[in-house]
Amino acid sequence: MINITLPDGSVRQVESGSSAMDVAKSISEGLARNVLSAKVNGEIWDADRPITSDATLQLFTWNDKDGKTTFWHSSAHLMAEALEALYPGIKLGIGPAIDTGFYYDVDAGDRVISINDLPAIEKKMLDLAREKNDYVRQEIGKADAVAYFKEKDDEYKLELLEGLEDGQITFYTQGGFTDLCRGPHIPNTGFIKAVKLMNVAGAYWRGDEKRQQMTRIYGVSFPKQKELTEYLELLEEAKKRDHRKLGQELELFMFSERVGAGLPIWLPKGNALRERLMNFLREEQEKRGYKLVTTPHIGKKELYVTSGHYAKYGADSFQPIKTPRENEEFYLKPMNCPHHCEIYGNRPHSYRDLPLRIAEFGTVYRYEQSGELHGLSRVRGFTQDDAHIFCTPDQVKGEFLSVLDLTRTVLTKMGFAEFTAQISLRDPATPTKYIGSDENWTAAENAIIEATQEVGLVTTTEIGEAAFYGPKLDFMIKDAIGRSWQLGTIQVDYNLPERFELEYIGADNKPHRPVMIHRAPFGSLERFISILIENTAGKFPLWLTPEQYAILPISDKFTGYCHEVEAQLAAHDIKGFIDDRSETIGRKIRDTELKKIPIMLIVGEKEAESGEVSVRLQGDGDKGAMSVADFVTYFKGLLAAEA
RNA sequence: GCCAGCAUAGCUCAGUUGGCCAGAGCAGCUGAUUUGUAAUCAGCGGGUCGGGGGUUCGAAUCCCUCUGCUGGCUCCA
Repeated sequence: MINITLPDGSVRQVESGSSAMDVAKSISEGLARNVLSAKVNGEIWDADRPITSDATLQLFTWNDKDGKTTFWHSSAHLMAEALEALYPGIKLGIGPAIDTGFYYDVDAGDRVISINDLPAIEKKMLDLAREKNDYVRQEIGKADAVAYFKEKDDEYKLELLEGLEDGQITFYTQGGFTDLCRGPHIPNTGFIKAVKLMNVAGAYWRGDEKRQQMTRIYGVSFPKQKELTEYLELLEEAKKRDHRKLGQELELFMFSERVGAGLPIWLPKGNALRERLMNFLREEQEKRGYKLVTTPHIGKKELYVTSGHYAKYGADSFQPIKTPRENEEFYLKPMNCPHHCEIYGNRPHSYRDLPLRIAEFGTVYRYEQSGELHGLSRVRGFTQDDAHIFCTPDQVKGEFLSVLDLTRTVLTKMGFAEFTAQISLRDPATPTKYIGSDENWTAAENAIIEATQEVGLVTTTEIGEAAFYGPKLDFMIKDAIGRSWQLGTIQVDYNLPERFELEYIGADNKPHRPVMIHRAPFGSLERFISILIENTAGKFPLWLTPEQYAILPISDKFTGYCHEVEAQLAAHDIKGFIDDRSETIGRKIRDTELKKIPIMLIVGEKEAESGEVSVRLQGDGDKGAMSVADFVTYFKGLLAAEA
């Protein structure tokens, strides 16, 4: 008998050679039916693999992330089996589970697998799933494994085998398909009840663009048909919220082939939104001691040689602009920090001046590969909510606290109540990768950790993810339909102050190197607004929306009164317009609703006589008539409720 | 940049295997209507079918190429 310790601390005695599945059965039949894999002594195992010594055991079902991973990985094998059946001789690369499903990289030779072929593959997968074939684990010697794939003439698997040690190689077989695989897998293919292959894409073998391009087939699968249906509905919902679609419909921004790909053009309404956003940020930053600056959109090559960006990115940037006579080279600025370093260096600084916080809504230009461009989230020209803080090493923590406070204030106001962050630290194993003194790094890393703890921010920590010039913190938010987005960052930088030879005179009357902190809580306005559009589905909060109200006259007899109302509202900084078209009121309401304008003020004979407006809220119907003065109060109440 | 796919009126889309003057709805314009809480009616205009080249008696439809877009890959100061 062996002792199995469950996560709740309870211990079960079972016969040696029992599997996780056997233990599950001893708990309940229902549980056993749902077990997909298990963690045995910290390793993820097949649920039916025999356990032969005392062990800790955690069972995974569909509700566990690890359970899903196992399920999807097994689905990838099922897809490979279907592909072998439909495309004899097809060669297989790797087929892992990913966050939302799985993929398999395949080399179909001369045959092209396109999106039109996916339904047939899906059907084959479901046929094979119904056979309820067990996934069978087999330990195999390296020589035998190599022989197997030589026979199959699959050079990809052979290459993978090269990297594996003899004695640690396992094969998994289900039905007529055998694959090199570490496992684990679900008990049998019958668990897979619903499959949807999403798309195909090119992917380089081992992510190396110099190597063979394979066809990657993406799919997702579920243990119940209903879950697939729900997943597809979520995708539909995401499609409805797509910022590219809403941006066009709400006339926020556009792109032009003639202006160039990846260069967003802000239309009046989108620009109004942007301005409101910037004004809000400006105020919040001013409260926290930032000084706003404006710097040019280009800078001489020497600037970027000094900063080091030329050496690293020069060849992959927009190529330089040259002056016609002198042939001087200028680059479009890809970031604002070198300009800001020059501002710092403009005059000597005392430790008493610090921290110096220089902020700019700086528009930068970066060459992104054409295939990478995507709406507002990935562009070639964008405006950062950038700032650089120059401070002494012992001010780093205080500055982090201040930036965290700013970020929290701002995100809360935008309707993102919850945000998390990733702390990226250096890898102690490779100290030579990093610039800056060891004690500065340690101090900065501790400052970040302490600051996030003090404000109760939920964080994950990644060792080795720091930039060579300093540790950093990245913000993450979750949107209304549960998707995670990465926003801006705070990065400590020991490199640029060094390169620009920035100094301050300390209390000891000696020169010292300041620490530089880059921070952009949103990252870029473009990307942030894309997230905001998708989060709100285009229904922006009242304080931010470009058009807060529409006045809808019942007939054009009342347009004079409408203009009076408009003027009164403008005096209170309430912005909107009059729909004076010769249309029925029903039509005007419908059009206004579709434009997602939050407030409709309906004005007819009654209102014109009594000096009132009838208020209707978007998506919420008639709120009754009130005087214009009362409406202003009502409006301010709505604004206050948002804060 | 690479792989797969897409590009028809301002928008959303129809246009069988190449074959009469390329269509619809919405939007727009003109006129009528003066309207009470999600679409008033009528008429009209609008497209070198993304650009260029080719095959063909004939191309929106087939081929090449460029541009842009979509989904991935690679990259991201």
